[in-house]
Amino acid sequence: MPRATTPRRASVADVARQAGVSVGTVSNVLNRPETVAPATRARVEAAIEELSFVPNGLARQLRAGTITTVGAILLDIRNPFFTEVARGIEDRLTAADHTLMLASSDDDPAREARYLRLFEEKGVVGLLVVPGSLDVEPLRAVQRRGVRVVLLDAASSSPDLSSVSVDDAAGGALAARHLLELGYRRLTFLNGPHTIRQCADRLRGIREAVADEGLDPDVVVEEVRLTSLDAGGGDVAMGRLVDASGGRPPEAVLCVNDLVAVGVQRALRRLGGTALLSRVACVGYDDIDIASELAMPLTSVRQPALEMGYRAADLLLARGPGEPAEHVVFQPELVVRASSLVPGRARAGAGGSSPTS
Amino acid sequence: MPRATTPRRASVADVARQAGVSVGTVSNVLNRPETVAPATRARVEAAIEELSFVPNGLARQLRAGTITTVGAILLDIRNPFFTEVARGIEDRLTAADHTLMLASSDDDPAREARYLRLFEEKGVVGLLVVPGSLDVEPLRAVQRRGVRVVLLDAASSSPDLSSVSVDDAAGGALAARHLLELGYRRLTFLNGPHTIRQCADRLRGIREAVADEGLDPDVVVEEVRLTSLDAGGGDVAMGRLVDASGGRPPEAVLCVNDLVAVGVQRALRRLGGTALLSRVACVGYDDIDIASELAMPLTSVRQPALEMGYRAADLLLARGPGEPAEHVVFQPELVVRASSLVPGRARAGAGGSSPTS
DNA sequence: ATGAAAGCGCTAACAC
DNA sequence: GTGTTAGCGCTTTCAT
Repeated sequence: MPRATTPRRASVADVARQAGVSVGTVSNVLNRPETVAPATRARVEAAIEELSFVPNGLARQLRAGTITTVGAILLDIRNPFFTEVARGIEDRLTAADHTLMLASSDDDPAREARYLRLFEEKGVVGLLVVPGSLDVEPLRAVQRRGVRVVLLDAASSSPDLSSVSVDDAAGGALAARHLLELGYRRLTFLNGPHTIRQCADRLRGIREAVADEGLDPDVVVEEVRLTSLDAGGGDVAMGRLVDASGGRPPEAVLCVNDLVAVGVQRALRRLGGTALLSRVACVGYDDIDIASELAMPLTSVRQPALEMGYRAADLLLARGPGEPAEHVVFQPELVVRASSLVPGRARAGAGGSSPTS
Repeated sequence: MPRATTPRRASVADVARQAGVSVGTVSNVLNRPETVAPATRARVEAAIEELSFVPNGLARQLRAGTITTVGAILLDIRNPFFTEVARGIEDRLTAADHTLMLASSDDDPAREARYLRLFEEKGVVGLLVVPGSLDVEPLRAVQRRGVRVVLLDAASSSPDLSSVSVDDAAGGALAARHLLELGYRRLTFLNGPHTIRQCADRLRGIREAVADEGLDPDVVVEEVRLTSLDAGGGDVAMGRLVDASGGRPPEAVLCVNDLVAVGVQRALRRLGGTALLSRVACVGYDDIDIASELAMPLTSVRQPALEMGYRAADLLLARGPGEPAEHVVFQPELVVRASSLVPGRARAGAGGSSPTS
């Protein structure tokens, strides 16, 4: 195991010796240069240069206790939605002269726990996390120890944790209503594990929209649980569905995110060419940048990724240790494109009234 | 400025007091549990639980000097190519029980410098960086101070810095030769700043391929310098080109990455619909996941992103402080799709002989 | 098996 | 203006 012992680096003591001053003076040059006589300051700076001295941030932080680093734990760094969120976070943080360190949990609770601990040990001032598992207890524990925590893309189950999220039930309902209005009476939902709250909520929204229409969700909605929420996962799942259907694949598919939808399209094209692809109505989620650029432009539920990140960082920065938690909820929006509009199908209008939830 | 003073957390001393033992024993429970009598160990563990004590990683590292954190500074976290690289890094690191902290420089030298320093101060064992500016001197300085550095996606200009890269000149040549074989005698290259080595090299490769064909690069190759290397940048640049051309847009376009190519397609479609879009031959770079899924499937130069990240992390972990630098160079590969094959154009075969460089 | 004490590199009083 | 010194939270000899 290639652990490493940091080699000996120059320290304030070395610099002090080299410059013929005391460590206190070196520290002053570093932190309050104006209090040091120009001549000595010059000597110290020369010594710093000479030894290529870089202050040890750990020691400094250990002593001074001031920090400007924020950690973020995202679900999947390869999902453009999350990188867009990260960008929003960075924008806000940079404006406040803080810096962001990123990690990707891949919905693996062990990884999430590891990064949680790592960031806490590294002494971040706060943590932005998109929780994969439902268990927020470790997060509350971290917060109790003085690390500011903001939940991202997850309405906080425990109200003492601040959060920024999108109304996922509304989003699911938006997507379902769209397909129902187009006349579909059987909806296949390619979902993720219900331990991810977004997944559970979107399903709920879908079922509610169906019920609102006077239909029986148990009959109308078929849920398929994927384990990997990316193009590969969508591809495999759709492949199985087509195989199992004896040539009659689902007519209308809802996907828990756009990556999965891309996979669905890939599978359809592979198995039945453009003919098959254009015969199934498909709705994605997130409205990632390239959704409109696809061979089959993707109808999708838009979430304001950038704003979400920005706002989350905002909450984190604004929040003093003892203050009450805040919750920001954005509303999703349906963007209709070709993928849901099968040629020859009646079209009843794309929009929709306001959501139930 | 919402800097923060870390609130008081439980320390080993607190735990020791609570358990009625000495700090040394607490430390032993933490690091060498087997040397502690079961009874006392239980008491200490209870106290840890009680106080919800989390060891301060900074202090630990300060004292012990062992670290398992690696930092990576990428150019653009929104570019799927880089996130794929990051994934490769993580895979390798996780296998070695190390953890990755990510940052995105956005080709801003100031940001790059900031993160460089931040990571060094936080005491990472090593740094993987995709350098934006050409100046590697700061990186060499960091390395001299004992932080292992591996350059990513950039053949090291200074040979004492290990590196993992792809032969970018070869990649540029591959793309150019493809278009030349299709009969184009005017190539427009949407490039980035030459301070990014990849950009300079790809241009060089393109020019060499043109020269090899007995043509004059100065006549054949037109370079357009973008500042933002994403879809937005490509869109704007192509828009300008079409505007300026008086209705005769470039026939053959090379893009410095796939995101730019997506932008190009977007602009073409907006300005002249599918007709215009299918009239210009376009080649991207990176072969990102969705390249094949686009409305106009993208011909692209493939780089083995995942392997690159994996290999880079490998180098970092393997490298002892004093050992000589290593350089790994991957070869790119051309993936031909519809975007470069304008209907009605003669096609001379897609492949190509081995590159010049 | 456990405790006492030194020290990692730095900052912040406080003295001179 | 500059030096001295205590101590941040932890690990690690070295005694006991």
